[in-house]
Amino acid sequence: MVYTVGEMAKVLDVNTSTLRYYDSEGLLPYVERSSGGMRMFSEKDYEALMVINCLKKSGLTIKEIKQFIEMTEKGDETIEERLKLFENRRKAVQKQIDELQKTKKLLDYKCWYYQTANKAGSEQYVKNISPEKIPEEIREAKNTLKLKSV
Amino acid sequence: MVYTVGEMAKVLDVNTSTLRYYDSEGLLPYVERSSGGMRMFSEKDYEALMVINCLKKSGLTIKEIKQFIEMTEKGDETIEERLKLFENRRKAVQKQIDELQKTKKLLDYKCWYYQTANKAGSEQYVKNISPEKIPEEIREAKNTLKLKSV
DNA sequence: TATTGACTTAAAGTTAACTTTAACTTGTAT
DNA sequence: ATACAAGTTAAAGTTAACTTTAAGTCAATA
Repeated sequence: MVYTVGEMAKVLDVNTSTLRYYDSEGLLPYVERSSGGMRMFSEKDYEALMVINCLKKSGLTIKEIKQFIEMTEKGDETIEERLKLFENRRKAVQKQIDELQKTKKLLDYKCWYYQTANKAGSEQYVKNISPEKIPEEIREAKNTLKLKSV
Repeated sequence: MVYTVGEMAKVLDVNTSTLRYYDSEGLLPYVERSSGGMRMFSEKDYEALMVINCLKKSGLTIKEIKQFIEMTEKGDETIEERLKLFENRRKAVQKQIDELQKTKKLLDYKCWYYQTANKAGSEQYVKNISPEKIPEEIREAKNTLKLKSV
């Protein structure tokens, strides 16, 4: 199964120009060309793009991804280096998840805050609530974040 | 307790210019000034910056955060709107977390892949492993992602 | 075979979120 | 009183990751 740039772009839900940009940046060294010069994406290119996307989501820049692609081109001598890269990316993603979970805690608090304000019809009402009347898990979030008046 | 722009920047671990930029974009309407024109950040401004940071991490742009600040300035009539905003942000953050967990699955697979290649000394070895010899949870990740050759 | 939609490259343009610079003022420590 | 670190504004500069444009070529269909 081969894909044109337009077909591949549709599958991945990106702009065709994004794929050409990746190619021009050296991220897609294995994409073949038709006799007329058109890109022909294979199943392997699709899978490479999945990995590129994964590395991007993990926080790597295009340049850093290019360096990874260059490692794969060097073959077995870079296996350990690549292993370390992926282990670091895994750590980085776990960190991102932890950060987002903290962010969510504050959002939980804010949702409770505005739900309560909404029921009472005034923000002042929530601000005046005595701490012991705030639900346990909400109070906890508030304290963790050291919020007093927000 | 009041802070100069430099002190506040240190506490939040950001550049002073970032705080001035936020101010110039209308994100900090409550920051007072000394008689000489210097910004004096209060505890409330610190907490507002925590919320700004939270909204930023949830995926809002500076412009969108400004709109939220404008809502708070309008008072009680915008409580419901603000409640909806925070509920949407909470959903968005949960979505981000889910996405990152998928990303992590692929990284788990890649770590296993390169650990195995590293032990064997060759990538070809891992590519040739028959599916039933791949650990259950790793195989699962691989199939979910429809990877064959990566 | 002619049309037309999808492809090609190179180069310029876009956007958000800062960051830097320049010229000047404030406030604190000796 | 004076030095000087830290503050002020307005405006220009930076960066990454695309996206658009222009001018032309390829390939599938009527």
